[in-house]
Amino acid sequence: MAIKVFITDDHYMVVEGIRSLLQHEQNIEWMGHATNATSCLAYLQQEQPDVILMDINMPDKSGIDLCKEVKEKYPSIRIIGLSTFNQQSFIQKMMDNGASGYVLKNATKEEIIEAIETVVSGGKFLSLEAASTMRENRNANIPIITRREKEVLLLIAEGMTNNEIAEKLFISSTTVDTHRKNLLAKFDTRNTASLIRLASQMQFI
Amino acid sequence: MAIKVFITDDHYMVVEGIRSLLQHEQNIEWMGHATNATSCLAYLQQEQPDVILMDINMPDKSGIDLCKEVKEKYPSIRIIGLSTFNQQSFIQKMMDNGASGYVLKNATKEEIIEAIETVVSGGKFLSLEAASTMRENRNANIPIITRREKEVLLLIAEGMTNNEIAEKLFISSTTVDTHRKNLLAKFDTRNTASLIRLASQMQFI
DNA sequence: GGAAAAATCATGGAAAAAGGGGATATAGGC
DNA sequence: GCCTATATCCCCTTTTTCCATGATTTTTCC
Repeated sequence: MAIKVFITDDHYMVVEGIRSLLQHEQNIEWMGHATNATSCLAYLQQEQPDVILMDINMPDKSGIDLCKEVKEKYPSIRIIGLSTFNQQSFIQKMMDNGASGYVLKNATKEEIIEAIETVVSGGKFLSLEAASTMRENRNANIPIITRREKEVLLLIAEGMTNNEIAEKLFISSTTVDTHRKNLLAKFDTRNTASLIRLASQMQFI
Repeated sequence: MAIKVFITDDHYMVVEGIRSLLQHEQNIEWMGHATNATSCLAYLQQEQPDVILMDINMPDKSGIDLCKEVKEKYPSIRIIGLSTFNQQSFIQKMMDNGASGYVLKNATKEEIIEAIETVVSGGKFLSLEAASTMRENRNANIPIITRREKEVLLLIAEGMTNNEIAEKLFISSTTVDTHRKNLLAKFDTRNTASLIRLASQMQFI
């Protein structure tokens, strides 16, 4: 029986590209596509594919959240993350949320088909490049920050001083200072500049 | 006579998608594709298309630089920028470097064809969304920074202090301070935190 | 060759952040 | 009820950045 494949990606060209790549495959059945998270969920209420190829960026919701939601409602559906970026933080989050694979948009036809077949048979699949990024950055892990720390981090990024942040949050500036020190420690940075750069790269900001 | 179209994009799926979209068009001739800047330039030495669809992100060179280079060598070729991002800074830079149009990767078949036809007849074409972004951000313009300022900016982002940067670049720390002040002024920011955030968002870092 | 832009250097003072100590209160999980 | 994580608060010192104001030398471009 052919593997039922559905795709959720807001980039029309990518959808068209994958459709064109897979349309002549005997053991793959093209189920259609959605261009946003909402219509993806709506489709799943009617029919369930075996595999969803899912972009990590969608207009209404991040693929990371959508992935979690789909896996909660339909645990048997395999999800393969699809992204332009070979960025460890995204890959990690997708896998944490139940994705079975991750391929980059520069993947070849063979790689996509292999990914689909692998996840259907219960395995995990990472693009060659994605896999090596994971290895490289295994130690460069993403810090876990608290709600308050994130709040302070955003205000720092907006250019506010400790005193201004303190006023805004109705707390003492020494408290803000403490949060700031904890942020520096968690991100393993020496000063504001590298803190903001890292936080920005890791999508905290 | 059919319009000769070439595409330079490192994302195989996008190339495949556009090929699939354009292959049945009567007045468009598919010339092929390159997956990086180097092979694009190599191809152009052999043959020149009328239009190049060019990704703004390439492994070896940014589309922004490649665009400039191609226009210098082959002024008659029209270039259409191709990007996932609807980011004003990219669009602006592509247009400054001689691009005739800019379409997002979620564009429809009709939009792409219209873009190609428009630029061939000498016009400019911006995706609907790209155009509105340009209008929105007309005032939020990207600062023009010098080579040295960019160098200093990157070192600041890495967490180095003025003294460390001074040592590294063999200049006085007061000079670094001056560059720093100019950066703050150009980005219209009050401190390092917002400078780095903005520079990061605008892809300087 | 001359104008403009970029890069260099400087002084002095105010403001802010970084680094190193602590301490208390409170909520949630086991 | 105890432990841990989180959030709150404080002091002191040193380092770094920010601000104002100025000037000289090199590059770049027309």
